[in-house]
Amino acid sequence: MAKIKAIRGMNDILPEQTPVWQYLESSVKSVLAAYGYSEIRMPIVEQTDLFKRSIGEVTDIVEKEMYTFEDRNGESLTLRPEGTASCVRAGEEHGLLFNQTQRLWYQGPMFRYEKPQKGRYRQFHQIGVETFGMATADIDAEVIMLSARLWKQLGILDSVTLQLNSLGSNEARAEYKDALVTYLSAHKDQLDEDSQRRLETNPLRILDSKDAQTQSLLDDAPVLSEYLDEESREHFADLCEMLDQAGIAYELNPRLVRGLDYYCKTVFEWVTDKLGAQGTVCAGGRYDGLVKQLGGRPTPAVGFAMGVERLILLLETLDVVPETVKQPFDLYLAAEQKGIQKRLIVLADQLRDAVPGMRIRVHCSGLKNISSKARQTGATWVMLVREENQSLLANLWYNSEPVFDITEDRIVELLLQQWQQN
RNA sequence: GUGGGCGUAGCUCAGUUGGUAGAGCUCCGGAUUGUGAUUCCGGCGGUCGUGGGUUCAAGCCCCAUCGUCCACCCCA
Repeated sequence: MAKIKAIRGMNDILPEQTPVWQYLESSVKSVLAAYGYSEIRMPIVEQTDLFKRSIGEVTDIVEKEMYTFEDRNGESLTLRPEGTASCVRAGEEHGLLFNQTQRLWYQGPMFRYEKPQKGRYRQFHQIGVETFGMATADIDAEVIMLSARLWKQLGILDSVTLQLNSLGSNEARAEYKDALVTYLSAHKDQLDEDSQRRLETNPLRILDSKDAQTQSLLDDAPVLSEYLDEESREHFADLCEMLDQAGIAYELNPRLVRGLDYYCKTVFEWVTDKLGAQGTVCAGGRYDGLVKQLGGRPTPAVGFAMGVERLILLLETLDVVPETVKQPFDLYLAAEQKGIQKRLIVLADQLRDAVPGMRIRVHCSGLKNISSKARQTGATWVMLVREENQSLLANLWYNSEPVFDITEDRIVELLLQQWQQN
């Protein structure tokens, strides 16, 4: 019989990996707490129309990457491919967006039917930040500063660069889009195959094509910044000024655009060159039109999402995960002989009472090479216990300095003393 | 969806011009040892991804298929 395996592109996160995930998650939470953001949790499944109306009907995500199915009532449902649409839906549905400001964040799995490769999976995880009700550039600056603070705390700030651009108002962007299409259509034969297709579907994406000839053609193309409306221009200047004053370095990238339709004005990406092709580790921008587009009142909004798998890859590539993160317990308590498992498991529980906070793992079987096993786990203390004349005797190692023949009545006392000294 | 690399023990990999499988680590057992580390001996463990084909004979050659990795594409 064939073994059942995990779905392609959907990965188990194994015990060896989970401490790194927890480390990243707790770092993110502490930074978000410092900015007063609140967590929101949304369902993983939504009505298909939510994503069609928000992400854009003609984007690749909606056209060929969504996990869409009918439930038993015949209603079309979709596994969320991103979090912003759900967040807006939830906020709107519960009156969180009406005449007030919100600073929200969420985390969880997202699903896209793509061909897996490094840093790209069919089930992947994002931590997203969304703000609502704030129209001025200070909130754009805040979420970027927040992300920069996180990179600094994680020790990866030197390995990521901030790319920045403004798409202008929806009207300005549409005007520019027409101008770009007009220009490129005249030179259609010089475009690469993919960009010719994008001319019909998503012209702005041609701007970040990797094809050299296409890029040189773009050198003479209309420039987005010249089409910006006055308000967007000021908004962007304000943002740059605040980032300058906060000491956050950025690169202006006039060809930076987003794959999702709902962005306007500010767009940004944190990019690294350490991860190969999937170098965008965090991306977002302003989406003032989305709330209205989904049936709410016009509400300004700014948000971004980070790719958890990519950040973890980066942390590991740079080797900046603190050693202490991978230390699952403090005391490795092992039997030196067979037959004392019962006494050992009770002793361990007494220790947990006496030394609160000490993380203790008991090892009752497989008595060979216990010490090396304990060392591999990174435990601070190793205690081997044996029975002589009905009472327990223990040997204790702490940073390789052994104490031999500890009598039963002294075991708890000695460990408590060691624990407090440490 | 397109292109390329790779699938041999739990892990990392050898395997010659085709002749019915090997090492290291891990695991288990033993010897030694007041660290039980080190060292030494032994053992468990594989339909060679799967299914066809060529051949007297396939881990090796051919076809298909699945998985995986990388790039395109897409995007966090």
